[in-house]
Amino acid sequence: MIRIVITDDHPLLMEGLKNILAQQDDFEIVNCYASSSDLFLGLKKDQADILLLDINLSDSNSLDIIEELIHKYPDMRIIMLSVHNEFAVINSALQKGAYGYIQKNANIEEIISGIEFVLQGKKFLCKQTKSVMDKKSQSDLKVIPKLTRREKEILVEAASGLTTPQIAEKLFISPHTVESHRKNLIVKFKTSNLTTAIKLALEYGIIRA
Amino acid sequence: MIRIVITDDHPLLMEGLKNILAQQDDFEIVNCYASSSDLFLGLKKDQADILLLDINLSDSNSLDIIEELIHKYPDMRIIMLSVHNEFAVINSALQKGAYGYIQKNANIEEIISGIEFVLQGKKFLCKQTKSVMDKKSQSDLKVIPKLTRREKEILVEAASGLTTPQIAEKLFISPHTVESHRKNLIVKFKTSNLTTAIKLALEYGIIRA
DNA sequence: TCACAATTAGCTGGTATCAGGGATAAAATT
DNA sequence: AATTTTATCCCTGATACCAGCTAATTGTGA
Repeated sequence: MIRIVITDDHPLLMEGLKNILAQQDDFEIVNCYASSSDLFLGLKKDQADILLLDINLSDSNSLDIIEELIHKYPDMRIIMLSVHNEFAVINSALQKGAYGYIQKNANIEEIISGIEFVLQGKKFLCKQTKSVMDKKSQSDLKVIPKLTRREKEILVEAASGLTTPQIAEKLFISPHTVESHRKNLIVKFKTSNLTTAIKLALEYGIIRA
Repeated sequence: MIRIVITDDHPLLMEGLKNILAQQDDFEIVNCYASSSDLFLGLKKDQADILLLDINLSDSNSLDIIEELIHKYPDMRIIMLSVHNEFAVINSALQKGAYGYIQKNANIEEIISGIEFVLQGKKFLCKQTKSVMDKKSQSDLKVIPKLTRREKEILVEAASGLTTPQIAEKLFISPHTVESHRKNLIVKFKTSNLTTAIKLALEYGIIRA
């Protein structure tokens, strides 16, 4: 029996997944969690062969916990579930060690065959994800940039519509400092203005709307 | 029997919905569609009492087809399904005649009780949606602004990172004209800069990322 | 403790954006 | 046919943003 664990905070989708996977004789759904904290707790008791992991948990950015999961449970293979489909996100997930990437609007057959692929040690991408990876140069970003604490703060404030002087006032720092972070953000996102960087950060789930 | 039609382009979620609703004795799932065009075709043959309608169909903006649906099938009550939860979106849907608004990460019980509410002629909002409506002043926007063709074009180009002169060159118009549209957009979105307007438009599904 | 990263702050100069007006011709609606 | 909407263009002045540097403190990990 293939032990499967699902982590997603959408009950409806979870229900769909459970029903579909339960129809496969060799699949056993060990547990379902709605948050990363529950996932970590649960894994201590019941390990799994396959983890279906929502990339947009309200709990935490799933990209950040992939490495930790693999380190703790090296035999468990992770398949990411996502509504979005951005080159940098997919690439980051795979680089961090995920075995598969499936968009949530994928066909049912695709999901099952995806799990089987991954069990055989092959990496799997669903159809839509594949086409994104093929187009590739959509974005110049190969990997999601790593932001510092302060940079993320400035990005969030800027995304909420504040100007440089307003951000400076709010964070009790000089406008020049805000400008410095701003410039670093533009460089890290390889854009020519912060607006585009904000849009990317939203797409990539680095900041929330 | 209550006749239910589902329109959503996420097979997994559809599967979940079908399974949950099929467990109710008095519910009958007449048909499921993945696009608005299929929905319109299907309704010609089989009418329904309840329509569960995804707000983000790849096909079209569902907000725009609510009125048409109600006009053609005045007895059918529409419940919107959405991943997002913005005051202006919810309000717009309700004003256009939707009877319910349920977030896709809602509990299973909520969805069933939502349908029952709506059948009794009551409007229904899921828990998360309700809290958004209560907070209200999150955004000053009560309704999603109606944009002209040109305004939408300028917004899309600006969202892709182009500056005013670049947009002007691309669309073969004067930078002054672009500025005018820009100002109108800022007014319509009740923001102080276009960046925030772009963010709102992305959230509201007016433009795509 | 010794690099190295992160945070802070400053400078110049050029460009874009925003607020505030006003104006005209072509479509679309009524 | 008359009115409204849409799209086009222009102006000024203030402010914000971006590119390109430099550089002094904090921390923090090796």
